[in-house]
Amino acid sequence: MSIPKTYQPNQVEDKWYDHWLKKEYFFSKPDDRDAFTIVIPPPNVTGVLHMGHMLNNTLQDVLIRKARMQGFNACWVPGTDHASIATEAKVVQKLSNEGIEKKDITREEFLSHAWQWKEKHGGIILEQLKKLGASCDWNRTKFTMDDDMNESVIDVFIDLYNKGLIYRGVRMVNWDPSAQTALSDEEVIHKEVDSKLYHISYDIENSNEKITIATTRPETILGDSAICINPNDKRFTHLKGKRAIVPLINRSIPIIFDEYVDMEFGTGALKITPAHDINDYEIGDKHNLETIDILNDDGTLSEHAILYVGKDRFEVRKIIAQDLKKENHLVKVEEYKNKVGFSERTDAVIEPKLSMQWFLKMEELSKPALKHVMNDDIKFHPPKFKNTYRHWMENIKDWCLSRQLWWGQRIPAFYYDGNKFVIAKTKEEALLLAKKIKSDVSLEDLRQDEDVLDTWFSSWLWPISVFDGINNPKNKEIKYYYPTNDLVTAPEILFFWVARMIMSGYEYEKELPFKNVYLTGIVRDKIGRKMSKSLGNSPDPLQLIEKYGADGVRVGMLLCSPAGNDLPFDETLCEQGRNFSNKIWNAFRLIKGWNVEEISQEQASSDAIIWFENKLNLTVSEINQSFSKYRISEALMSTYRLIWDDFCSIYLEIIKPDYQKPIDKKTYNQTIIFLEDILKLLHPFMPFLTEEIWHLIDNRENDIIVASWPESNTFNKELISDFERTMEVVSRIRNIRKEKNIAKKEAIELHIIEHEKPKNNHDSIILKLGNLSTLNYGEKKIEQAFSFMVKSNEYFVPLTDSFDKETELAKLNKDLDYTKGFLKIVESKLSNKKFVENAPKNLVENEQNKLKDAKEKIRILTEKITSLS
RNA sequence: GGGCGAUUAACUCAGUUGGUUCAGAGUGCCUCCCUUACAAGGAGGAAGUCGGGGGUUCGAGUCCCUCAUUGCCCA
Repeated sequence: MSIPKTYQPNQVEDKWYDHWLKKEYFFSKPDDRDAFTIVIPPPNVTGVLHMGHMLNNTLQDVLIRKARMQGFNACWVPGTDHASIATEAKVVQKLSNEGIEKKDITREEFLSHAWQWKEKHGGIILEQLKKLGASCDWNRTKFTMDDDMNESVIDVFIDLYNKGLIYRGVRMVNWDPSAQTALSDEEVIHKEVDSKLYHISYDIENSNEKITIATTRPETILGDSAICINPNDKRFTHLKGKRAIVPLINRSIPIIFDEYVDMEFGTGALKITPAHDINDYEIGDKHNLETIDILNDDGTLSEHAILYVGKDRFEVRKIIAQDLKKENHLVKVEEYKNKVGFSERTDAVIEPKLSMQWFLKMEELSKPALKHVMNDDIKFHPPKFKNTYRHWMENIKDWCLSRQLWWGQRIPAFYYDGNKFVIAKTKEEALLLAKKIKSDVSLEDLRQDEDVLDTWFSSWLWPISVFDGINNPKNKEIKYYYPTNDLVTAPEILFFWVARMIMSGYEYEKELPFKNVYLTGIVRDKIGRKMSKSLGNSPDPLQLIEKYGADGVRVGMLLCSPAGNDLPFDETLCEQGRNFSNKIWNAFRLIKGWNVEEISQEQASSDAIIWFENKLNLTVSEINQSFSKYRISEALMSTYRLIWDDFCSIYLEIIKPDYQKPIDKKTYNQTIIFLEDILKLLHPFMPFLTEEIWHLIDNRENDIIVASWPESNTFNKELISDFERTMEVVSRIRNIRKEKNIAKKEAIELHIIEHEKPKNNHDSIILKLGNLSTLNYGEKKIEQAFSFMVKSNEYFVPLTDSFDKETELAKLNKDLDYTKGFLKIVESKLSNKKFVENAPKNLVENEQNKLKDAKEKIRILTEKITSLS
């Protein structure tokens, strides 16, 4: 059989993925085993796979594959969310390109376009995940607007309303005039911008005096309903009870006093515009001021502004400045830096706006969600995010649920008689409810709320609703799969999503939704920028997979991404992953190429087997520990080093027969067992490669994807450390070869004076790896030999021709100096009474051993030097 | 402005309750080698005042204070 020299991922990946699908390994249904569940953070239907998804889903796949091998009933539920704002924006754009404006079509027509769009694009990202190897149970694929999911959302809304937790109210919301919808605080991005601070003077009524205020938004003076002054500000005390006149429109407004005003800022006088500033709104509320909303939903000025009606807010800002100047009300204009909110989705400047919205009371819901994270019932990895989480939960505000959009679950509120309403699942049910209040209401009188619910109001139910736990509480599936085990997501949505899932979990299942939350970092480019489509700095994941193989990319992503830390992505990481694939591939090629015969086993092979077995067991326990702490990159690194260093560089080099010589059956069989074990350990990280080699080892029916995870058996620590010593000897011999230019093929002699005998002797390995002709123990120092020490044992390589006394002496002296310095430190430690008295016993003992060893070493070195010179 | 982190080799990061030769790993870099599994490889090597300063302690990368730089969240 001819095996290619390098691993060819593109030829095997699809084959195995199809095979796994065919064998239904990803498929899960409740049975006697324990469940291990992960629900995917549903990607946005508008999205295509980006590097963040790659990282996030690789992690989930690693966790679920390991659980599957450990014998759990592994269930990874995939799906997408409907992303109201983003999707609606895309559909509006698409229609607009086709010459159709949203305002010209009906809601039903629009939704039919949106669904068409979803059918066409919504599945792309899930197909891409398959290329990565994601072992999701595709039969369970969910979409947040599936019928049963919709029903869950609506039922929950109704339930929370009936519990008195949902209310309708006028609030200052973040208004996106471009999308024409309210946004949550989290969807607003504050950026520092260069603006201008306009100083505007108002006449005082019945007086020649003026009062000057400063504002960055001069157009809003048209909505002013007061001027506010700090009562402690002596400059203005005489204005108590007076009124000011708003310039240009000559409206009379009161001058009020409130300690809220910062005397240092601007002029010390603050204009109050309750309809257009959140702080002003609160003051307005407190002082019973009039609220004048001067803006239309699209950001143009309304009739209430009196002037500039129909013109855009930014245009008006320019014009009004000129007009104020003309009328001598503009005192001065300063350059000024301030923070302005922008819409995350449309980048429009957010307008604080009063509007009627639906809210969910958060105070009670948030309490268990805070408690169970702080007490580690739900563990965050890394735990540093608990702080941020607590801070947010302790300052939580009510959740604005409504969005002025069409794409999403329509709010089940039905109005009659103007603003009276009932909450019901259908119009018919609403009619029954309404009739109880007003008997002559008819179906035609009922008008459903135009708005839809925030997308997060769907996704906060995700771990429950994917198992139909809302519509059918206590059904078999929810009972079996819930609570889920791990959630892997980004810290950016810790509040948006994670916190709210925890709330809904306790509200509807009386239990946590997941036990562990693994927070990934943000994938950044080399210069630290977040990867994004708009910057064009993200590589195409599918091209990466094409180039390095899915396994290579998976390893590349994981190697340098400890939990919670950003990952500055570099393609060389994938290259490292690919090289690793190749390394294993070639180890397999080597083994597969051997002729196996019934010959006796060499001592070196037998020693190597004993050592590797111990080392393997040690590493398995390390890997398991890393996994249990969610240190995935650490688990991968342990696996990587086990395979590359221990298995390939050491173990295989020891047992490798000479060229064209056969290997003994015993060693070969054991080597295959080892290879299979390390492939299993590697499978969660590199599923395709391991499955391919697994089947090339042996033509078999069973697959590695469902093989059992290697057990971590006991291991002999001393044997492992004695072996390390052996390898140090080997390395010193190699060093001498290198320094003296002695070819590896040329056999050399080694003499040993053993002052300290290790329990586990690995001379056979030193012989083989060092390519020694003889290995002699003795008591006498060898003259004219290169020498070195490992611990207190002396080693000599006699080489008369190239031996240079001076160089050798210099080396010995250097070693001696170092050891003397080391001894001094140890001695000073031990002569310190306080140390000897206070430090733990074993530590002091250790220092004493160090002292003894150092003294011995100095003795030997001195002897050597004298004998040489 | 408020809160929470971070700062360890050229890069990305480990480093557990302060204590074994604790200053580490991977990558990169340098030297030598196309040797018969793998040059996508092998053998070897150099590299850090643990951000600065102070303190506690017998002992500090680890604890405390302070300054600097930087990131995130909130206003």
